[in-house]
Amino acid sequence: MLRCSRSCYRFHGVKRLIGQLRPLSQTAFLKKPSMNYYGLESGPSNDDIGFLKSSVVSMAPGFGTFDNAQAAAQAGESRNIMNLWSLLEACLHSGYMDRAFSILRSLYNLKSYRASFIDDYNKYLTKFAENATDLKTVDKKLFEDLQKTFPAVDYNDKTLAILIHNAIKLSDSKETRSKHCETYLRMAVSGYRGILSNVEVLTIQDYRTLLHDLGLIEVHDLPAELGPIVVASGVSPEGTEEPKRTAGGTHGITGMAKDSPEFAFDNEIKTVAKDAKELLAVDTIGMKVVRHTLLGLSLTEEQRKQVKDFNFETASNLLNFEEGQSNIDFFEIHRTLKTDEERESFAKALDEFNQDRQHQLEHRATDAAKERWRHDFEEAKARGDLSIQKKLNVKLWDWFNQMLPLVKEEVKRCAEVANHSVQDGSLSAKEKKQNKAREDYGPYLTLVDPEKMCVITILELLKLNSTGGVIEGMRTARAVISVGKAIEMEFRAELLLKNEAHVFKDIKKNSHVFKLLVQRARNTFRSMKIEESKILWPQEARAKIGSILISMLIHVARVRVEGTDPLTQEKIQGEAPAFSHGYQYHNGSKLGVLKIHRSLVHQLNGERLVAAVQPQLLPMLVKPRPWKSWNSGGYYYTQSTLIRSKESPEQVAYLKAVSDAGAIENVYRGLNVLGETAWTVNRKMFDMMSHVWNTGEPFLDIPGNQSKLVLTPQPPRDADPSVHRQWKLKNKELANEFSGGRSARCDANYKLEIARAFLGEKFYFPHNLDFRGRAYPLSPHFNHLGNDMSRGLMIFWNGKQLGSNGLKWLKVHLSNLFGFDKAPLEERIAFTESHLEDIKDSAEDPLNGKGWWKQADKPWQALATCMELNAALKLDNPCEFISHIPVHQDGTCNGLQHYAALGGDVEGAKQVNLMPSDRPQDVYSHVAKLVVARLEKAAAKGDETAEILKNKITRKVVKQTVMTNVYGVTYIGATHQIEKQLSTVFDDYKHSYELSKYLTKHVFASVRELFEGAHLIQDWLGECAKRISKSIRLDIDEKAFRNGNKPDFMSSVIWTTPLGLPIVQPYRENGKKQVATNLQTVFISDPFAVNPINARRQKAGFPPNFIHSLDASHMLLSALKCGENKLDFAAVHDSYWTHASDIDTMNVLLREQFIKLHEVDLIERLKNEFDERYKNYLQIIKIDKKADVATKIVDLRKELSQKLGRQFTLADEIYMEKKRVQLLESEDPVENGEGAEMVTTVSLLGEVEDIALLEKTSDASGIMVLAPLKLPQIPPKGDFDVKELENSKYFFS
Amino acid sequence: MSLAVTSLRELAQIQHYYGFRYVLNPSVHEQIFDKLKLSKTYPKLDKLKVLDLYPGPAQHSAIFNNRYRPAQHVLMDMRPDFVKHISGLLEQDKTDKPAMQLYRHDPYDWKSYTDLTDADKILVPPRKGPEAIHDEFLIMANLTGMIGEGLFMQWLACIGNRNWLQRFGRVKMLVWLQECTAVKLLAKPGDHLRSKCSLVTEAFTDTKLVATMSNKKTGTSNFSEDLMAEHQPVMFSPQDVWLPSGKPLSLLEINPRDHRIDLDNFDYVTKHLLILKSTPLYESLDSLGHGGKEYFRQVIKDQNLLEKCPKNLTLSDFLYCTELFDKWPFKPDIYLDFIDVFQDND
DNA sequence: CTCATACTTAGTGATATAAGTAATAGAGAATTG
DNA sequence: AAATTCTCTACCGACAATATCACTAAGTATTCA
Repeated sequence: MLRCSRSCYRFHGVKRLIGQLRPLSQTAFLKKPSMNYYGLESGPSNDDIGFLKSSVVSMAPGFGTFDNAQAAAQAGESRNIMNLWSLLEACLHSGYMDRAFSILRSLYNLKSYRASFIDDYNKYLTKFAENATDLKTVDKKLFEDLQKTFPAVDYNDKTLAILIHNAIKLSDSKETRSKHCETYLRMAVSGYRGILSNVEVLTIQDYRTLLHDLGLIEVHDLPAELGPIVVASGVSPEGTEEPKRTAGGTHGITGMAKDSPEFAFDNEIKTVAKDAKELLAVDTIGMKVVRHTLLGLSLTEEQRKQVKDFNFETASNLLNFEEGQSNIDFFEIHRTLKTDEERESFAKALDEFNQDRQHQLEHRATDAAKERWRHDFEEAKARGDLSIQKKLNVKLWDWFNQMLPLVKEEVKRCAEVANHSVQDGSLSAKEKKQNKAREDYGPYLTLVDPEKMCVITILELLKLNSTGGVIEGMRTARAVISVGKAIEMEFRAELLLKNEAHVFKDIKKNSHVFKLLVQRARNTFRSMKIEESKILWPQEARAKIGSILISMLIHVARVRVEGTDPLTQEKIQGEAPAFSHGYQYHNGSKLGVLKIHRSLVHQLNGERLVAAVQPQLLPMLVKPRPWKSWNSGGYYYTQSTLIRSKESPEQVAYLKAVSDAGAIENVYRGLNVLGETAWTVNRKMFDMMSHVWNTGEPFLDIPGNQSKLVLTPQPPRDADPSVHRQWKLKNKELANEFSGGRSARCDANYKLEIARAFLGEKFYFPHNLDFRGRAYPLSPHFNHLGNDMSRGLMIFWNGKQLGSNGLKWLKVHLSNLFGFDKAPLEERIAFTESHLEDIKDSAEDPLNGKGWWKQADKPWQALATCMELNAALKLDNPCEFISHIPVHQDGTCNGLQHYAALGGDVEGAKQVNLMPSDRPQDVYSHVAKLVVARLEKAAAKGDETAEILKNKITRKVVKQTVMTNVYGVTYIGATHQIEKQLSTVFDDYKHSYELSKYLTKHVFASVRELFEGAHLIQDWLGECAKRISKSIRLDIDEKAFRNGNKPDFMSSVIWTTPLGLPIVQPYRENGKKQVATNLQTVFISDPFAVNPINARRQKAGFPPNFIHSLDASHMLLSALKCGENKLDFAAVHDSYWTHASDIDTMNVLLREQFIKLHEVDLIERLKNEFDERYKNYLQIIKIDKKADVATKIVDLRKELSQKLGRQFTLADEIYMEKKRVQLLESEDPVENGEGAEMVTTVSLLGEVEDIALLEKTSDASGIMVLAPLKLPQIPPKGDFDVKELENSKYFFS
Repeated sequence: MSLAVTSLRELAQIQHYYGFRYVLNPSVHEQIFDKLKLSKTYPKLDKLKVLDLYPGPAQHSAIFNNRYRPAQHVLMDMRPDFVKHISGLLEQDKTDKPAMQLYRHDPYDWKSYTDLTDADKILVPPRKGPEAIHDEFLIMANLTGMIGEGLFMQWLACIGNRNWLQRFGRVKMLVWLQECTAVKLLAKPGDHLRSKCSLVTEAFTDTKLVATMSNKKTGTSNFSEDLMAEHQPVMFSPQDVWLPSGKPLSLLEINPRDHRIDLDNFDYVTKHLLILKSTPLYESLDSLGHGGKEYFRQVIKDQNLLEKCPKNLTLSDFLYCTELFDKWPFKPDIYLDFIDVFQDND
């Protein structure tokens, strides 16, 4: 096929070449890291698990929308652009084309974003074309826009795709269609594929037209995933065949090859499903197949009945939220199936079923809630029971119905304001103001169906009851933002669904296999779509729409209340708003509060919290979407990011850069392994807990059901002020306890409710990372990171035969859960074996028996393990038992393990089990021993304090301090910790505090002695962080100098983990501002603002964060390897879980990975990275006034000051130095020479051999000068060789 | 023999002032005492007991003592530098019956007072009825330091409660405060600084501005013209104040009133209404609790009152609202009006 | 018709709020004259 | 440039002050030469 180069075609005078639009590829801006950076590593090698590739990428400034080097300068613009983007998106979806266009103009004026402008314009064009009725309008519009309004911008392939789609849609004849399409195709910037890859623009029908009707493209031009679907329609346009089944149909889909499917295409469905409804409809055919498959399995009669009775075709059977109602127990089926073959086909059918349910779950949640309300209402109405004490759901339905018209009205008003169809003149000042505000929030409010907004608002507020320390209510700020966020989430999900509907609108999946194919294509598409969206609503917009909705709810929601007549003291019935906005004071600051009326709170306490569980963030019924990029992975319709960013655009920018460069694949892989671990609820445990719960009595960590908060009586008026104070304190304490208990009970309630919903289900936890790379499940409340109760409720879906080692490990596990975990394995096994009777008793009669399990450190998990063990031991051969319990292996003081490996401390390494030993070492006891030794020595010298303390030192006294030492606990903090321990022995606070101060010094010294190398490294890390966060970039913004000669420091500590994850410490001064909303102003931080560094936190945080980034890497590496070895793997940071039978394998793998991690000199590598990243940065140091350089610098400053005719500021100095460096780095030899000639205060200092010699400590008077940033030398390392770890069985145990 | 009045030179040697400032110009003090006409309140000076809190350099103490020769004059302070200074001062007084005595306790601590009057019985004021200002007991204090404002607010509450030293009767207090605090306390309806403490001051006390510092540049004060005209305070210059740097200060004369105000409800109503101090009552009343707007609109017949903003309300307006609030059948629980921002658990 | 000026408005910064400094005390940063 | 005072006190997950007024900059209307 002939393809014209695009330059030979003139499109309505748009003549610029794409080459001019993008004069340089992104990479051309990248500063190549200097040779020695590579040199040290001898170039990227195959051994690189991520670090090298990633660090090289993130080292180069100039990537992404957030340029490290220009952070300060662009901060304002960066924020601006985000707001504009989100507003543009909102306006387009709301159909405010004029406003959208004016936003485009603003965007166009932000030069630094010019490159991505066309994407924004395309969005606009898409919408414009949608509304156009003929081809010419669109062509003309495009021409005018690109020619006149935005002359510096050229179209791209997506623009062309839009035009093609439009041409196909609007052309009246085949000729025009063909002519236009051909023209557009020829204009392609990067070939046909470039245009055709825009699946979000072109529909399947479009592809078919291009391919079959017009014959303009070839099959290989199509995006890979769509190929088969598009082609299929050509092969058998009329085909509506049912897929073939293997004989007997018992094996469902297994007989079919996915690559050569027989497709069905429904030509009858021509109408475009405008909204997403169609996609949401339950896939009847698919469900039939699932049902068929299930019934084909060898089920028990009961199971068979369950499946038969189960209505696969209604969405109402999503999850089992109702008590008493029973879903199919899939786990039971899975467990009892006999053959692998059956299990496999069951797994497939279940997965297919769950694909649909997951989809529904993420989407239908709000509707489902509403339907429940309505259902209860109708039911009550039918019974004629709409009496005074309404059921909660009836009430909610009532509020919903009252709120809806208000919201609709408001949406209408917003639309009017946006369309300028309001006459200002006749309005009062207040209304004018309100309309002004509508301009701000209007675009956002019109995006989501008002019904949904109402439901969301109600649910959110109920969910937030008793949060934020408010006794009956919540913080307003939290409420408005939560509602806003929830609306945004809904919008995103709908948007995704709509787009999907657009692409697949022509397809009716009446064939099962075809459906699978579409499902696959759809998943790919979804990933692409999510990756594309970079826009988030500004916090401000969230708060605003949240407040609007909430104020409407406040307006309508009323409850029956009871009061007391002040005169007669009689009870009076009345009605009052359910919510009330007010304020409370805390330490003299006002806090906005949304109170919930007590009568409603009481009602809520009695309810099960079904309604409020956030449906978007439940565990998933299918494997999470694998992580593919920084914002694509996890749930299917709910966007989540790889990193839980702390409103730090810097973090995101670095992450994006390495993500786009494909440098963190191993991170994704590791996370995906975590996500692929299938879980189910331990039904026996659930029944137990549920029973305990329903009694309402406190039990272990489940608090009891407290009904009322009883305060102490007020002391007489004239009692001493101190008495009044005590009274107030006492009441606060009572209230605190009360609300703490309630929220704990509430939390437990959530857990149980979610567990109930997932009884018998197979589920997964999507994970993401905190900013240091540690992994967390996305779903709150119920996950394996939760408390003992959560963990006790969960088991692996897959079972594995124990084997003899597995049995042993199970015993060890139980021992560990009891806290008996410091002895050799044999002793732990013996411990368990000595309690076999107790175990049996606990397992068989947990509540009424002896209750041995309750004595465990982690009673719920212990009970679960007892049950497992008991069941296993009942078998003739316990080793054949199929076990589902996750067995834990915990690092012994994992932070110190990494520190010891880094510092090479031999004795330290031994104490944290990095070296083989026949007994596990206990570092806390060892430190205690060291402390005692010190005390004895001191006591021998006559130190009385030491004498008092020397036989009071136990493991417990030092434990917390040793542990927190890794986190950089301060002397004061440690003193408090130790005092807490000593206070049990010494009554007098003053005395015990004195002793603690003394003891703390010795504990610190002992830890330091044991981990000498590690501490030097800790210090070194701290010092580096301090210098970096007090360093100055050459191209620093002048605004940073607003307070005289002292700049705002802007550089955060940034490093790359071994897996390549770039880590940016987010600690900056908080830049919160007040934002006006409908209810009150809220104090929120602008997520795009770049504030000065908080040097203190940077420094304090770096050592622990660095270590955590290492343990996170270790975990992900181990996960990866376990995944490769087909182990089910889960982890809680430094506690790794797998099946009992796989523990041995896992232990080997995790030790290998630790060794691999530490074989490289990580500290040296870190220093190199720092040196490279902070090259040319300056720091302010104090040097001796009398030194030669000092005089020279002073003279130079004087000279320049005279030249300038004003004070020569630090900013000037930096500017000069920047010039010099620029000249030196220039390619032009002349400029180069100029640079070499140039004399600046910094260059003067450069002539000195060793600056450190001149540095002055505080005592002598000196002068402040700029010097190149220099990090301290790496401290010497001890002799420990990490290879010794290989055979250390107690490393993790 | 009269007590020596400390010179500025000596005081310059004291290092730490913790944000406290003292007028160190004898003539200013003389003017102040002239204006106060204390002998009217305390006709029997030989029975007068004086408690001098945070006396610091104690210049005013010496002047006061020389002038009135009270029966007892106790200085309470615990700041090391001042204790040293005062001890030195008292040592010069070689008479058998010392004119002043130092009580080394922290005036911030409630316990110091119970110790003073009950445990140690150093100074035991007689109990007097509510009919008149206590005529044998006077409290003087300097609360110009950082903790001063907070402490004073608590003392005000004590006047309302009739506890602390105010349980002995309506005890007059002469208190040095930062000027900005004094301004707030004396703010009238309409003043944008009108706040709960203005109302409390108005409700529980009859307070007069006795002296205030003149502005460095303008020579005038930060109090309103009206207020200056009403109180005619003694003006002193910034140079009369030690340390030389810091915020301006004023002296207030506080005369407790006899009152029968419903304290807790008054506290709740004022606290909440004054948050939205520029929002008309018909709106701001809603923040008092569920359905506040409806209730109050119903029971307040005076439309004018509803139109007013809290900052413009008079004390009696507030008392009226308090009364209505108390009669509200569905009023919220005023004893649950707090929040635990960080309910820490470990 | 343009320019200048008064007037409006949006945005920013400062200050007050409540009222035991939670039990404690020392280092290091920030402010200030 | 030195001295006093202010802040923070173990990491992460984590979860948040607000009303009002004075003042400034920018925009708008008005009016006048």
